[in-house]
Amino acid sequence: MAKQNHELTEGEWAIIQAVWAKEPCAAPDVQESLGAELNWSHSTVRTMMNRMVAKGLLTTERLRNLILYRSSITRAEAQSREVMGAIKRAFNGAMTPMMQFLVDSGELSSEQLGDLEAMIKDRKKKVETKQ
Amino acid sequence: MAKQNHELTEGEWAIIQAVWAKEPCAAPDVQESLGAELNWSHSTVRTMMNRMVAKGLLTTERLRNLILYRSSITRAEAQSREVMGAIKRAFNGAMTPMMQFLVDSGELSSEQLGDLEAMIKDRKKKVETKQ
DNA sequence: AAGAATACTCTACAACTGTAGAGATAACAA
DNA sequence: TTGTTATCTCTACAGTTGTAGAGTATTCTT
Repeated sequence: MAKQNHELTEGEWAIIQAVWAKEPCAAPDVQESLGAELNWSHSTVRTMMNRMVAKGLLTTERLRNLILYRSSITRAEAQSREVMGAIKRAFNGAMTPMMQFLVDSGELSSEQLGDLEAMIKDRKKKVETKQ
Repeated sequence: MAKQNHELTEGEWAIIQAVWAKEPCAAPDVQESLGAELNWSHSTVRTMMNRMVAKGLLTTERLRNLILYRSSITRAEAQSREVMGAIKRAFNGAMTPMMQFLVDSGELSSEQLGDLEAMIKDRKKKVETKQ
């Protein structure tokens, strides 16, 4: 029934990415996956994961003494929450100013701008033919 | 000395926007400004603002029994933190995939896409002539 | 100078997040 | 069967965020 649509925290992102990668998987798998970057103890991972179940981000299935976890939101959904949250907070909910900001941020190379332009052309076609 | 570069929380956004709007201003001004949306008590506002001073988001100047607050980061800086944080968490730090996501999100109308295209052309010119 | 109004301080608390030790269970190996 | 290993549970704690009551200080008014 996952009622909330909050963004994921940094820790939750780390975990759910590991889950997406090996789903369905057990907590020790996740711990191991994370081992590279973070170095959380088994109980830290477990605690986080159980809280995520409570929040509706993951689901569990019990097989004897093994608990399998699965994601219950897609990567796209999580990305959407993240981006929309940022837009809401920092740009009063308006998408174009955020795009403007990104374009002008100076972080994009000429090539990247070109790619982006192509994406937009593409998208425009789709939007126009659909309506 | 503001060491941290964290994103602002929802509450901090609300406050700093009020500050940006009337800077320099006193806490009761901010409280009043917020009154519309939020309905925080004077002490809530004060607590948040003082914490923001500690974090280096605001600065203060004391005039007799009056404390004036000023922002110490610009809107663009705050937006940048917000957006870069989202990119880091949700898109592994890569900007173009995030743009892609936005373009494909279906939230942009044909006109908006057109505008965006124009922005990009513009930006491309600048980038190319500069290098 | 007394009272009223305004501005500020201190302390506290609950929820959430990152963190993990210590103990309980179950399963397998010898 | 007993030790070992892998898995899971419980409880706890500190830091951050949103929240504010109650008290102190300062200033203005009459």
